[in-house]
Amino acid sequence: MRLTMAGEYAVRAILYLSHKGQGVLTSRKEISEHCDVPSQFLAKIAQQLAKSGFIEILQGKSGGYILVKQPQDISLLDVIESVTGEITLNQCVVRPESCKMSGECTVHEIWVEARRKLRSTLKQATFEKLMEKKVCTTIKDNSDNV
Amino acid sequence: MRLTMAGEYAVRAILYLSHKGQGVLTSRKEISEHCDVPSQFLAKIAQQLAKSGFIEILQGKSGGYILVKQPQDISLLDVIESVTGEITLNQCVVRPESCKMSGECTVHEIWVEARRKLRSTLKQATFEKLMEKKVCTTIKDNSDNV
DNA sequence: TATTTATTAGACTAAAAAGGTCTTTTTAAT
DNA sequence: ATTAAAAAGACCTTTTTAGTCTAATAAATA
Ligand code: SF4
Ligand code: SF4
Repeated sequence: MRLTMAGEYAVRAILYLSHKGQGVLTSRKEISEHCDVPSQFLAKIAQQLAKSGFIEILQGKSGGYILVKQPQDISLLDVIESVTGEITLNQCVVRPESCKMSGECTVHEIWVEARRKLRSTLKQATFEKLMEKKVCTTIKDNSDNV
Repeated sequence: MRLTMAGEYAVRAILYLSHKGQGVLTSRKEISEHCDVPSQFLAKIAQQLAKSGFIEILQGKSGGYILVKQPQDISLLDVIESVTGEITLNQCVVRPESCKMSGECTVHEIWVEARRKLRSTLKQATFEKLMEKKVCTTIKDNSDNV
């Protein structure tokens, strides 16, 4: 029961872009190096983030990524579910028809509630709040970092 | 981010045994059929449940499983983590050394908190509480069930 | 305009995890 | 001794994860 690397990397990238500010162009290479994310893998993840409308991708020489939403309008939940799919905890929560007991199952109800709480916690964590401390801007040891 | 089938099956089995009551011997076949769990797979899961001290396994003809703990002393969390390992949500939560930012990462703190809440919810759900409705005793349509 | 450098899109791959099954051995009731 | 149930562990298939590679495209610049 854990987040995938793709999800973790997506969060790092969006947080890095949040620090840069909305509308600022940042190269994939820069994000990749500072956030310790494999560059090509980031390219795949970025495509999904673009589809979901978090970033815009600029092609060509001196291309890169631009945050299009405001950090306060993006939550941890949004980013994670964008790349890993909905957090379900148990399949019967989103597909009650997958288990014939779901209608009268107390365990089912626990899962529904646990999922609601978890998603709520992650939904309340906006990237504006997450920026309070500097994070992922110096994942690599850049002692000469400005 | 979801429970494995092994985890789900373990919960069904323990709940079934809870309905039978502590100390009552039940064959693997019976649990397997009523809870819709592959019999051989249940055998593997049961071994782990026995190691963790939830059940006792009786071998030989007319062998089976016996719940050794009281339902009120077993939580959903206990059973799930017994077969799937600790719920971590993000690896940095249990292994802060896996990411050098963990010490000053706001995202890390969200994960720690989210995990604490999730585990708490599952810890509070004891099998005594879960027995309130009849569950998993009739997963298969046994209209002639006593 | 040609070159260079950046990204895209999708095929491809290796490794791990999930979800079981099969076989042999052991155990205990009859 | 026979029979039926579980143990233990090897084995297997499929899915997911975590990427990489390559060809095509796009844009800045020499
Ligand atoms: S038994 Fe209950 S918790 Fe398990 S899959 Fe069915 S409805 Fe969900
Ligand atoms: S960046 Fe933060 S949340 Fe992500 S792995 Fe590191 S400490 Fe954990």
